[in-house]
Amino acid sequence: MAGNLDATDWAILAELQRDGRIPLTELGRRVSLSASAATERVKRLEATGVITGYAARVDLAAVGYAVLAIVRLKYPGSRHEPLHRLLAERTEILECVRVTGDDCYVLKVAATGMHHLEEVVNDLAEFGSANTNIVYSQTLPYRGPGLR
Amino acid sequence: MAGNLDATDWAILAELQRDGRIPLTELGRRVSLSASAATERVKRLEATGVITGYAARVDLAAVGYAVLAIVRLKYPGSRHEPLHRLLAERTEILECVRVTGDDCYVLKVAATGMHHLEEVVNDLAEFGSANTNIVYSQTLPYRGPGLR
DNA sequence: AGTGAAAAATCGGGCTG
DNA sequence: CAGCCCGATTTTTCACT
Repeated sequence: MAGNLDATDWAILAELQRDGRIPLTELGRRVSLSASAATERVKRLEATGVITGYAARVDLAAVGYAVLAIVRLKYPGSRHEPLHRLLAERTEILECVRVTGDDCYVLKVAATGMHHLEEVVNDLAEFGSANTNIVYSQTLPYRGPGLR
Repeated sequence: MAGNLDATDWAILAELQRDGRIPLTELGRRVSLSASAATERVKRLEATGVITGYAARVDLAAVGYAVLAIVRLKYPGSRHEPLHRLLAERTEILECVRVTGDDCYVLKVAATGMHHLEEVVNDLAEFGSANTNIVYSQTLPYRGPGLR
C-alpha cells in the first residue's frame, strides 16, 4: 500500500480510469514518458495494489436491466452467512456495502422490471426490513478517485 | 439499444468485465472464437452502446481515501444546477444518483479522514438535510451485470 | 476465418541524477 | 541505486480478402 504517489502516477491513474485499454505507448505519450517507463509505473501501481484490475463498463439498460434500485437493509442479529449466500446466487445484486447506522447494508440492485425487482427485494426482506428506492437517473455515474 | 445478446456475447462481457485489458486473441480463445470474430463482436458491443468504455479499478484506501461514506440528501425544490456545480468541483464525490422517495439523491463520498468527510458533508448540507452512513466494508464490491 | 503489414508489448542493456 | 530511455524480438491489432 504505497501512499506515495507523485503527479505522474496520478496522471497515469486518471488516463487509465478514463480509458483502461489505451496502449501503454499512448499512455506514455500522454503523461510525457517513454513506453517502457510508463509500463514500469503501471506495473508498480498494479503490484502495490493501487490498480486492482481493469473492467469493461457495461450499460445496464442495454443488456436488459431497465430498473436500478438502491435497497437499504436493516439486518438484526449477526448471522451474515445467509446474506453472503444470497449475494452469490443473485447476480442482480451489483454491489453491497456494510454501513454504520440504522441500516446495516446498502445494496445496488439491477432488475429487468418492477416484477423482477419485487422478487429480489422479497429475497432480501427475508433477512430484515428492506427499504427500496428506485433510481431515476445516474446524475453522476461512478468515477474513480482524482477524476473531474 | 440492442437487447438481443446471445450466450457468446454474455461470455465476452463477463471476460471483459473481469479483465478489461486481455488481448482480443486471448478473449477469442476463452469464448471459443477466432481472433477476428471476437474482435467483430466486441466492436459491435461497443458500437451499440452495450460496452460504454473501459476503466482501471483503483483501490481507494491505497490512494489515500481511508473513509468511504454513503450520503442521502433530501433536496427541497427543483434547482439542481448548484448541486451539479458541486459535483464538478468536489472530486471526492464518486457517484450520485437521483432516486424516488424522501431522499432525492444518494451519493458515494470518498474522504481522507473524518475531518475531510465533514467538510464535504457540510458542502452538501447547504442544499438540504444530509444523512451520512460510513462504510465499514465493501461486502460485495461493484460487479457488472451477469457476473458471479 | 485466414493473411500480411503496422503497431504495441516485452525484455535486455546502458545512461543520468 | 532508482528511474528513465533506447533498440531488438515477440505478440497483437487492423484492414483486406
